[in-house]
Amino acid sequence: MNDDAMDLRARNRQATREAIGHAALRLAIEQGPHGLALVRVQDIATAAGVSSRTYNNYFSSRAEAICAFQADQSRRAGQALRSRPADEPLHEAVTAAMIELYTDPEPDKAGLRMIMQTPELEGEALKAFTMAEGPLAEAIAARTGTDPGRDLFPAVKAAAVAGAIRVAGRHWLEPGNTESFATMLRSALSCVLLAEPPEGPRDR
Amino acid sequence: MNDDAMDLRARNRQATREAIGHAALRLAIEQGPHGLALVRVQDIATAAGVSSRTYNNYFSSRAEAICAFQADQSRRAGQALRSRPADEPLHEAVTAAMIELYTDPEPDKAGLRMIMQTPELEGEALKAFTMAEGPLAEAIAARTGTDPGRDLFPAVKAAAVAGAIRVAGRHWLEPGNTESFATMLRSALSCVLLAEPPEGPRDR
DNA sequence: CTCACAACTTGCGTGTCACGCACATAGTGC
DNA sequence: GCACTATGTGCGTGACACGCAAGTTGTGAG
Repeated sequence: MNDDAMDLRARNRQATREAIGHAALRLAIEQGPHGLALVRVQDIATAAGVSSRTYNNYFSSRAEAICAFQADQSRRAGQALRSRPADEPLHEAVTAAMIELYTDPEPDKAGLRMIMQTPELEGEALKAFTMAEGPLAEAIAARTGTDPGRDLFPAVKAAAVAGAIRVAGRHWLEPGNTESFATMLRSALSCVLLAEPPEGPRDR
Repeated sequence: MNDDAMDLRARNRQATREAIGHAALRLAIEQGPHGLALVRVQDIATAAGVSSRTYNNYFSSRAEAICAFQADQSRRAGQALRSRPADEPLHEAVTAAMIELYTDPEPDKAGLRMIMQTPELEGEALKAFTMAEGPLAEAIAARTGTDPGRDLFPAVKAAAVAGAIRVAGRHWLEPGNTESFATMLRSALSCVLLAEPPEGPRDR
């Protein structure tokens, strides 16, 4: 994930991926949620400085390119949780990790609005947020000492957390909202994190 | 939702929608997850007894057609919860409602596997399961006396429930699993329903 | 009952798109 | 430096989503 950990090929690849994703999101924002069809693949590729064929080597749909940033961010959820101190209670660790991951820096409202409120992007946006579940589930399993293969708890909790983040984002985008995203996140996560992992034996 | 409540037009429309959706899912299952590209729109339309143009009047992508049944089922989640007795505790009501909705009849494993384990369908599948959230959130808000516009609790809880159902389905599909889907659902939902609403009125 | 209107289906045409293939170029490891 | 592999690019092809207009069927008013 750090540049130092990747060779030149991987760094270039990541750079063009981000360039294409950034160009796609920027052009989409310019056209607004109703003019998404006007954003041609050729435009995105040109704006990113690559050929349209190369664009297709990285993404198989416009939606995927536009949501790439959100997807990349979600992939880091597991690492974010693992970076919390091991003796921190689960709900505090998850809350702190997600706030750090999703509010550093504060999200771009225009971009998030484009992703979350454009019907054509709904599927990809859900995919992007859901990508946090796998890594998160593993990190939660490691922290709680549960077995992800046999116990539903880590995966269910991860899905609940990812869903809470999504709901927090939706409410944060609502007009007339003055709260910071961090506050919304804390509220949403508190609805989901009060249940503790099962202590004794449970059906698996 | 009952046929009696719809006029002829609406009934015909629902019938063709289901015919197209059923044909799409059936053909997709026949080709398997790796041969999805071989299922042509023309084939689906022909199998459903309509023109390919009509197919496009109902669905704007193959994925949407294939996942139509799952989407329709999710839309009924709110109604399922509302049909539970008002004095039942929230977690019992939700569990009973979801088990009734998703295990009557027991889901078709081939169909669910196609929908949940085919990468090209991932976005649509998530959309389909997520469609339960809106109606569910309203029903939960009504039951707990919370305001969906001000309080995050109903939406977060609905997202958590929808996520738990999805995770339960994923585990149910894993090879070597002998449990019934109802059992998986109960386990998954128990991980999510133990948290209580933050403050204010709730049922019971 | 009949007639006008609205909803729906269908065929056709068009602009995009995803992707296979082959070749050129750049990074990597010996 | 020299093969070797990964990646970028141009071209061609088949499929698809959707606008448009004409034909067909359900619906409701007079």
